[in-house]
Amino acid sequence: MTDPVRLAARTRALRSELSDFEPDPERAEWMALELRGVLSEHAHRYYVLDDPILADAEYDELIGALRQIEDRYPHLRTVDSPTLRVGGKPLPGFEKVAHPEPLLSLANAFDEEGLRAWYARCLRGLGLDEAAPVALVCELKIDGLAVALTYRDGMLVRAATRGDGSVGEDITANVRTIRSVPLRIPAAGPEPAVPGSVEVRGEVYLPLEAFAALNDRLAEAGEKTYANPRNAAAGGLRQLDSRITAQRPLRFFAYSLGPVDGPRPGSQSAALRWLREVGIPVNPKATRVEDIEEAVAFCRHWTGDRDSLDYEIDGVVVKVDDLGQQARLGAVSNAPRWAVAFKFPAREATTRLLDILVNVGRTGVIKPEAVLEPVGIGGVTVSQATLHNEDYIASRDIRIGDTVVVKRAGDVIPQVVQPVPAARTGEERRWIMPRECPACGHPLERLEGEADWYCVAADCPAQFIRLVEHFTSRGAMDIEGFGSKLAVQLAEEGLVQSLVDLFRLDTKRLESLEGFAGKKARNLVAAAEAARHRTLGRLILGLGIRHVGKTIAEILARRYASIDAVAAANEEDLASIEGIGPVIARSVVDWFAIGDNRSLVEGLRSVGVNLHRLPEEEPPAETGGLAGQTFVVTGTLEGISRKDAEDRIKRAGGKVAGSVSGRTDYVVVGESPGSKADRAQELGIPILDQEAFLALVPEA
DNA sequence: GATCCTCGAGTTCG
DNA sequence: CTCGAGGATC
Repeated sequence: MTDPVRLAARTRALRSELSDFEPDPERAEWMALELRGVLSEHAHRYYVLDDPILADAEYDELIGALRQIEDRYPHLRTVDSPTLRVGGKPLPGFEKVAHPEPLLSLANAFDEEGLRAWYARCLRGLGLDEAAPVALVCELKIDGLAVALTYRDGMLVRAATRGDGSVGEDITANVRTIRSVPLRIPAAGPEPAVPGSVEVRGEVYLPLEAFAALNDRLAEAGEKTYANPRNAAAGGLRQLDSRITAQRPLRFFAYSLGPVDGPRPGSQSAALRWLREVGIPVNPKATRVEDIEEAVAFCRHWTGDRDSLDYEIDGVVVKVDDLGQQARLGAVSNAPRWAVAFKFPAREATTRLLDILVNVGRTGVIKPEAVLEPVGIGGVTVSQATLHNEDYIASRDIRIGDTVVVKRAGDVIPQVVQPVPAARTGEERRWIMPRECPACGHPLERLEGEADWYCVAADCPAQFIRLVEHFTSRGAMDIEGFGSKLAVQLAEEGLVQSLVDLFRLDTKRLESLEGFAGKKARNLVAAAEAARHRTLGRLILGLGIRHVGKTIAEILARRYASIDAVAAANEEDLASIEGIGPVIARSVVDWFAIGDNRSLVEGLRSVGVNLHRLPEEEPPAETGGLAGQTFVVTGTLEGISRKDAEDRIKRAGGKVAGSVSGRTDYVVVGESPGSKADRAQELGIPILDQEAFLALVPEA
């Protein structure tokens, strides 16, 4: 298309004309023509090239001007006018349309072996020997909705859903609202010539960002949210009122040509090139490869990298490139033999919700938890998932016995997304939040404005067990060999009734317990022994004071020389410390005001647990070193653990933060960094590699 | 009072 | 990793 400089000049001229535009029929006709031309180029830059030179608001302003002209002089409105994109009147229903050539489905391959087997079948079908290279095209399989667009004499005249492959629905009005779909493709010009009639096939999808925004909006309005972007795109396309469709920023990628009335490109790669040249968006990742090994590598790459995209993909489609070879291979039943869909392992599945249990956290927070019929998702078996809180369950109307959609959010954590109401039998039961603690029977409380219920009993056994787990955990006192099972066992046996008991464990008594054969008892006692000399920060963290995590515990340890000094501090002192406000100050004072907690501290003292600041916790030098500098570490560093790296920064007077922001001074990037490295680049924050970092923070 | 940033707490499976 | 809420800052 034209170069941006000329387009910008044309746009400026147009806008200044518009500012004092008195429409007379002749001027109006010219203006309409000019506006349409300019708008379609801007749309192309924005949606296809992804390189806009006009602000959205200015674009809308131009659209508004064109609409005014067309309203005034309706005869100037054309079928390709961008004003039609914003959506027309509701339709009574969708017309059925027969596809001139059916849209076939694809054979699937679920692993690399399946992909190679498909290739071998192609070679056999073509009468070629095993080692012969057959050029292929690899394309990302966008998880959206297949549609067929018909252009006649360069104009978009019809858009239809895939339907069952032979009959779909006419969604022309809705597809017109998708701005990346050109309403008109160049009819004149040297090459490429546009055939009299051409069908373009592709996928309509919703970008992930737009999906998240849409769901936020729906949730805020108290409406049902969509489980995934595909459903949201389908919901958008199937709106009878295309004005609603217009509010969803749907997008389109073409992937092939259907029937063509005229000359047809001789290969898949040439077809994609042609589509790009006439201004129809084609996924930029599509690549021609020379043999199956390259295709396998492509699939492998995107299996791992699919999250780097702004849209969902559920696999890779591999096609034989050459049209002649395609023709010779032909089709079986309803799938071509010359293409295959390499499917990624699903990250979403449906299963039955067998029951809902509740968990008690260290802080007394009560969390409902889904008991699921085990189901494989993305290579692991999921049988449990959190349901967060009462409102989460109620707002989604999740019932015991429901079939539910489960996915692995952020690639790891299973999440119950929504129920499938259509699968209900009537046997499902609504779940009611218990009013009493499942562990101790104490009535639960939910504070105004909070989402969670709490058990506030001081002696709740479940909370005590979680406290023991927390106290002994790696980040706190780090008593090796102490897991959650052991915490339950020792608490139930009565051996551990207070945190102090952890330091009074007796080898003999432990050995009398089940599962304590061999060295286990002695190891455990030794581990507790070693934990007596942990830092003050670790001890404060281990106590489990509300709002006091790792960072605040370290701040306290740097400010006060001992636990007694912390206990003696008043609210005002505490709140004056940077990073500590009224809420945390209050929480600390309240904790030490409780008699049992003071006894706990005395008990720990009596069994020889360190209660004083250790030399490495001394406040860092105010000047020199890295004083005042904030660091973020991402990726894996060689030969030095993340924790060691952070310790070194702190010892040199620097601060370590968890996420990259405008206040970050340096980002240390190791092997296979995450999104933090990207963000650093975006914000222009200096990046240190391993070498530069180690040079900056010499060994202590 | 609003906005940005940071921290705490809980999250599953092998 | 993600959510919600506390703290700092304007």
